[in-house]
Amino acid sequence: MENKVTPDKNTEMPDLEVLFDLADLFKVFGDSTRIRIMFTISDREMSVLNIAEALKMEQSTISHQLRVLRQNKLVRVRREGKQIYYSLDDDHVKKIIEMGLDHVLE
Amino acid sequence: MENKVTPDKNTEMPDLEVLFDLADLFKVFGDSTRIRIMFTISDREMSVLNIAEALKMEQSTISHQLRVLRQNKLVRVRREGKQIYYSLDDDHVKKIIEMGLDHVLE
DNA sequence: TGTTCATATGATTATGTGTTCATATGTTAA
DNA sequence: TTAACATATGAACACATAATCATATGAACA
Repeated sequence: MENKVTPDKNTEMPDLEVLFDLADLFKVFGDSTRIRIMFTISDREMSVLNIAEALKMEQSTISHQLRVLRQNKLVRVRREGKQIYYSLDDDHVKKIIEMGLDHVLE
Repeated sequence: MENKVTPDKNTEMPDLEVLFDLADLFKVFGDSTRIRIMFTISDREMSVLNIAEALKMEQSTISHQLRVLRQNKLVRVRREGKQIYYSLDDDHVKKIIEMGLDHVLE
């Protein structure tokens, strides 16, 4: 059983700076447009325009949000000719979303 | 090995409403004051004043943020006389934070 | 080179949000 | 009851942020 009380393993408070980084990370997940983008590219990489079309949103809006995702290393970028393809950076990202989904759906 | 490509298990996009709820949930984690509160009460329940003292912040500020945590069912509340004790609602919360920490610390 | 297409970026605007101050609510004990 | 204490709440303000429009950058190809 995993859910028994564990008084030993006391979660020590990380440095303030780490806590700020942590909040900043979750802030990125805290926007529905970015969440939708992440779902959209979770299976396969997609170009900016394709994402915009899939979500029926402005190319500019998507581009702005992709930048946020990029800056936080949540997406991977690959250029091929004129288009730039985005995909999720690693399984980490998926796992964070899944954890959140669990909470929301329960 | 876990990290091989799995083209079958395509993460289906949940309903828009769920995605909004998901973003809203992460929004709650996206504030350093709330993150610090959650760390503060992760080991043991604490009263509002104690939390405020621990974080050297106004009682009012803590109270406002505790309300947000309450509304999102992330904390548990117990009254004992004049004081009200807060603790994390379940291990879920801890796990979400830990996932985030993993990403931040890597 | 000039044109077209895909993406990125800057400025603006509207909206959301965290903190503070002042005060209200509610509990305990005299 | 009243006083003292703990917590919650409302209003105000300062600040952050997402979407939009217009435009810039950069690649491909005639």
